[in-house]
Amino acid sequence: MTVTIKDIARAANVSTATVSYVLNDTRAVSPELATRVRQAVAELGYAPNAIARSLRQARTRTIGLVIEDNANPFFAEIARGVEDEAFGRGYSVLLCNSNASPEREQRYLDLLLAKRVDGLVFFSTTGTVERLQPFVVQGIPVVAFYRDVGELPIDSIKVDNERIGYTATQHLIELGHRHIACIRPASVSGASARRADGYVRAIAEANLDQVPGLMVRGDNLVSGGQRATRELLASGRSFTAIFAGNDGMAIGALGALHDAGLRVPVDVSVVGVDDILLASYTQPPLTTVAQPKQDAGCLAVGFLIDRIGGSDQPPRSVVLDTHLVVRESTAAAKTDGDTA
Amino acid sequence: MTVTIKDIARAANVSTATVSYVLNDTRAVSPELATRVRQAVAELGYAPNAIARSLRQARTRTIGLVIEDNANPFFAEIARGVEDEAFGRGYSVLLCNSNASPEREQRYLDLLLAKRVDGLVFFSTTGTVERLQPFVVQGIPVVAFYRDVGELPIDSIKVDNERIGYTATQHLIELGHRHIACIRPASVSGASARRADGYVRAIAEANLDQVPGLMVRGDNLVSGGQRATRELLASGRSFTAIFAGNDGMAIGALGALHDAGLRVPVDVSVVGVDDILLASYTQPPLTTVAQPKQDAGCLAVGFLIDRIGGSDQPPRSVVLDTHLVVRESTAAAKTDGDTA
DNA sequence: CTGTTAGCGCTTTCAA
DNA sequence: TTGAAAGCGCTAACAG
Repeated sequence: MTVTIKDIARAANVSTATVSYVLNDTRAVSPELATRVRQAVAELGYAPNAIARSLRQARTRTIGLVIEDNANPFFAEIARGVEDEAFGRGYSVLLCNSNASPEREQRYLDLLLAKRVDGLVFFSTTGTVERLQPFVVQGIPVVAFYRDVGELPIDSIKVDNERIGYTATQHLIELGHRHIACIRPASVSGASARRADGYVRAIAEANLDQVPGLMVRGDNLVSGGQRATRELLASGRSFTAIFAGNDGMAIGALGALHDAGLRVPVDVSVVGVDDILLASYTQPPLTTVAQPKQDAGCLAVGFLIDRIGGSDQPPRSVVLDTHLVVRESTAAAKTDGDTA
Repeated sequence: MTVTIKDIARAANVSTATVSYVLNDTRAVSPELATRVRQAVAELGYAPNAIARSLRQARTRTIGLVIEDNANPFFAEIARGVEDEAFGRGYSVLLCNSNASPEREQRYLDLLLAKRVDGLVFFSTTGTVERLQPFVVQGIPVVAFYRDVGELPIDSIKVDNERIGYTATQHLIELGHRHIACIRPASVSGASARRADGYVRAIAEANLDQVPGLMVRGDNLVSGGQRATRELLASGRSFTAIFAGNDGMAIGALGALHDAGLRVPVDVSVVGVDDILLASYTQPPLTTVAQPKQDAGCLAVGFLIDRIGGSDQPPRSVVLDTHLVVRESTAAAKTDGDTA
């Protein structure tokens, strides 16, 4: 049915070994034979079987990418970086959405192990990285994002979430805001919760009142930011600024504020985190704490391929640069008191 | 090094065949042996090698997804649908961004062919589908999106782009707009260009003036919509509404209009196409012509798996439902004349 | 109910 | 410079 290396060998009247050597340019072959082989390949429309190749070489030139949801702009941009770098280096990527479900995440990990990926870029949804043990055992390189890898000898890429929260809140404080709300992610697990810690520290350092009711939970999505903001508004507590744990929730906040007849930034300032592509196009353009996303994806793949290539240095842990991007959703607090 | 089925067989004191049968539940095995096998599997931490399996079975349980750019929300949502459905049916997906480059697209097609995917979901960037021939020859099912597949016996999923353009424009006309601009995609290739045709037809049927200068080119991105709108504004031509060929460009238009001090929809109405997730959260929420995206992805995978399963019915061509979603970016034209 | 074994398509050692 | 052949890990006849 499908044409194999044997067919080519027969047609070109050479051994299968020679065909392989010609195709992969892995041993000197006389021009005549090479020509005959290439001709046969063209005539028969031969397409090499990467599966057989992988079995033999014990290497698939495929990496796994486990994220929460590729439709989330944040992950989408990271995925883009991963795919791009992988492609450039001759690897393809298996897209795995864990959908924030530990079971689904586990099923994907098992799958990737079975499919013998050469490496793994991993965003944990459980918060733990223990399930990576089998990869370590098999010697499959892993780069873990945003997680403490503990004893596990794997590379990791992180951001300083506490610092992010602090930076964002500090920015608002410098603008003169004294009543700052915080929409924090619902998940209690490490990573994003620490953004709220940074918020708390900034508030404390500025000797502002810690108003418990001003810290509400979102769910990382636009709708969650919207809901949380309505809650805040309904609570009757006054505030002139909102720090949202990510851009999605910040965009939701923008919408809810607008619906409530409040102007951003005149009445309320809003700052987000991530700097997703859309942040510059919201109304008004969103002030946010940017973190590299596509670059982070590239970096991860670079790490992976280093190790696939045999690099045996000790585990690296990179902390990504983050910086405040001031756009138009934040402004000086009005001096005549709170509006909301 | 890595533990294979042989190791399990030895440890459980059975044949490799029995191990295989137990693991795949593909032949009755006595409880005792089955238990011994499972125990050995657990003890040795055996992970089946899907590569070997694929080679033997000539089936990879992997499908290829070729799109332009997974960071584009439109494609992201489709990819989500594809991944989700595939996962649910036991398939994994190789993510391939053609990056709108014909060369890159071709390289990915070759790769997918070599990696022996069981099926392919394909968004062509070249506009042609001829390069799918090898898949057809190999009997690998393909679902082509938004393209005329000509003689090729493959399934296709489309939308009526002319109708989309007509619907959007008609909506504006019904609101009393008489001077309607159109931001059309830069690509001349079939698909999206037809949206402009629908615009032209609606204008013609309403006996409105066809003003050449009111049709400008964007590039499908937010920045393109922004640029195009500025152009429109700078041209000095009057218009009270904009039909943008997709939501990205519509969002760009929203931004540019705001920057110019124009209010949407009071001064200018804007309508987009696609209904990406963010469309409901723009300021104001965007009126748009929706097309199913995640569902389209599911559908495509369904088609694929039908054929992988051996279904041999004639090629199907589905036209997706599209419908106008009226939000707040469109309103009745002011009767006192044009603003812009 | 169980085992033996051929062979999927390729790469690569070994020998010529 | 070339070829023969082993074997990657698994499945599925086939035989018992």
